[in-house]
Amino acid sequence: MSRRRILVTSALPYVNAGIHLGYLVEALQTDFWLRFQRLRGHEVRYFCGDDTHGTATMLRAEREGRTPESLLEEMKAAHVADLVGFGVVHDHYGSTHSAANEAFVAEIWSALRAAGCIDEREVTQFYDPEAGIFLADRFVVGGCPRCKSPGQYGDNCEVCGATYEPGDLIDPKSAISGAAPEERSHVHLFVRLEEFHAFLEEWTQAPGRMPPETANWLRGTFLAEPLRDWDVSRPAPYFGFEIPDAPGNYFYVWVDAPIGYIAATREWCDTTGEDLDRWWRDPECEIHHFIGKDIAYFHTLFWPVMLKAAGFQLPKAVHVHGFLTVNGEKMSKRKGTFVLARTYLDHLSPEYLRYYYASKLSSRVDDIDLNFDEFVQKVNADLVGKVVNLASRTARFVKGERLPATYPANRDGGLFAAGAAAGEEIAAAFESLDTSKAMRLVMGLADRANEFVESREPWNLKKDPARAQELLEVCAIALNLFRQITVYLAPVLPRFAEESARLLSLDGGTSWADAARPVEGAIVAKFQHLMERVDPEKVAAMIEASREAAQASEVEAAARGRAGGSGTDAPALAGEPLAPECTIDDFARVDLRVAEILEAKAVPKADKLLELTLSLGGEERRTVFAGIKKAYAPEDLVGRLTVVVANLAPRKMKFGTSEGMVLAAGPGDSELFVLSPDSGAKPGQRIR
RNA sequence: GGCGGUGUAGCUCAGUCGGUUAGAGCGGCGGCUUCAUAAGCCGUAGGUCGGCGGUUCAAGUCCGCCCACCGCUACCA
Repeated sequence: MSRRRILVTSALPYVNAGIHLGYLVEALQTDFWLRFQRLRGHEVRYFCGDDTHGTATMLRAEREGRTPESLLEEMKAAHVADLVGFGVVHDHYGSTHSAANEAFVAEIWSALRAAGCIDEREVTQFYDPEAGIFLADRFVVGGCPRCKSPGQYGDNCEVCGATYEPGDLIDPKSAISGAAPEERSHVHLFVRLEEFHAFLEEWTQAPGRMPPETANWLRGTFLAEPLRDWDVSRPAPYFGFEIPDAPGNYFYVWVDAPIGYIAATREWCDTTGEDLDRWWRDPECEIHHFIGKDIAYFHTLFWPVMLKAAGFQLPKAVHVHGFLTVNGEKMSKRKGTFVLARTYLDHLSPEYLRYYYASKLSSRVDDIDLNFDEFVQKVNADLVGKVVNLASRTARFVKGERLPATYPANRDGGLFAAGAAAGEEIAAAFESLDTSKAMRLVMGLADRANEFVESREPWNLKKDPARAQELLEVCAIALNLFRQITVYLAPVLPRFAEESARLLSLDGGTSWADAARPVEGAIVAKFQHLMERVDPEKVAAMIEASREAAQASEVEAAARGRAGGSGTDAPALAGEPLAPECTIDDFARVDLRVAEILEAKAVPKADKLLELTLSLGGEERRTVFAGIKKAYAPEDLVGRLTVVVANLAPRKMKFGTSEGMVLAAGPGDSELFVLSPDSGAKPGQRIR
């Protein structure tokens, strides 16, 4: 096979968040693949960097009373350290907030201008007169126009799932200052994507370009109708790059984020003397992006359009992975399953997670689950019990001795040759990102090697000095099979592979082809522990530490006057600000009553609604629809006391009229917590 | 409701162009071994391949319908 030239990227981590186990799915999948390609002898370069721009960065820097730049520098250092801690090493890790990036953004922008596909149009948006900035939907909060739940974002309601415009909110407030926003219009710039429709159709549907799930999704959604214009500008103030020919306007983050891939390459070229065009303007170079399914749309529609317009090489493949769940559910800060990379490293070896992810990942876009019980069991059984043990149980018999000058291939039952032959199948699995298959194949080799040791009983040979030669051969075979396995595992477990090589007095420089060449005449070093077993207590300690960290950050957020978000990717301003001050008279207008839940039943055609029959004492009954179906089973609610807004105007809904509102806290979905009075309260009593 | 995806042994998953008795790993159970990081080896577990119907000499594997779950989207509060 000829030597391929491959440029690899992982999605740019957002500067305002720490690296966590979810992002590591991507970073490690990328790392497995590129290390594999390097072992195969290809020329591979890996670029990434921080995604820095946007309102959130600007606001956080303001809040912390520092420049965005110092914030960026600190976060980048932390990100790089975390990734390096997991063995993920980039050729260059840049930032979207760089001169190089600004230059490429300008270049691509002028190409889009030249192509004549930029439009200008007025956009009316909420504006915070106190903070002096336009508010994205996420920065406007207010009452949901449909279910009246307070504190909802400007684009959709987390309680009832309604979608609407920020202007529809009841009593909208800026999430930044709490001020009442006003509507203002401003010119925005748009890219007319529809002109690229045919190109995108052809490009996205090309075989191997992206997983079939993703290609089908695009074909069935965006590409099925005319593409909408893409709003690429944001009015000042905005932390980002000013649009050169439209002063006062800034590029939307998703314009400059992917361009950061090119900018990182540029900076690398500047330090190494490499030629950028050899990587970004050469059809011989393969560009591979690794991304999560949530950002497939940016990488498969806008990104290729920008590249095409500016004459850059288009990606050969966009590799899409699913999300990470932990113990079968969405990562939860409250449960301690939202684990930062740093927290993991404080407790456990990165190799465990590398192997576990490798054993779970395939080329599918499926979500993968990190089940900690399975994690412990799998790592210990496969890596320690099967692989490490293979060396551990044989090396000591021949410590300090020299392996035969010729590998005794006629005495290994064809195992080494079979292992070498399996190399291409394993390689194909790595190539197609099917590392779970690769790991399965490798473990099969380890099984056969252990059977071999079992059948030859080197421990008995050891007892008979006359059979020393036979013992040496048996061990030479076992150690060579071990060596073969470590080569195949090297993309996933590079440190382990390197340390294993030392057992046979080999220095680094492993290549895939080494798996087909037996080691002959080498001195066997003293066996040293290559890997500790996973201690379940350390896993528990890590989860506990994550839970505590999450609580600490919530306290911190509360101290800033905001409740901490509990979502896995809550933006910095996830919480809602305190509502404006009210008087006791204002409060008295809301008549809160203790209510007993007499009946509760699921509304069949609604995802989120339960129909509750409440008693307010005596014969007073109320029917209330509550959006808590995902959090409560109806039977668990019957007989409970709760708190209801008793004088809320009745609301006609598709399924009936709701005559009140049951109070609950939490972000929504399954994370909802209905209020209960202390024991002793009676239905109908007023809450004041 | 629409679109996409998924549904194979307790768990995690393989099953290539449809072809003979449906597989692996882990767990469980029984036995062996004791060199090895309480590791290893052997045996075993019998799952309506989500359901129904169709095409075919032959379907887990193709087609249709249905069900469940996940995602996106819509609608309804």
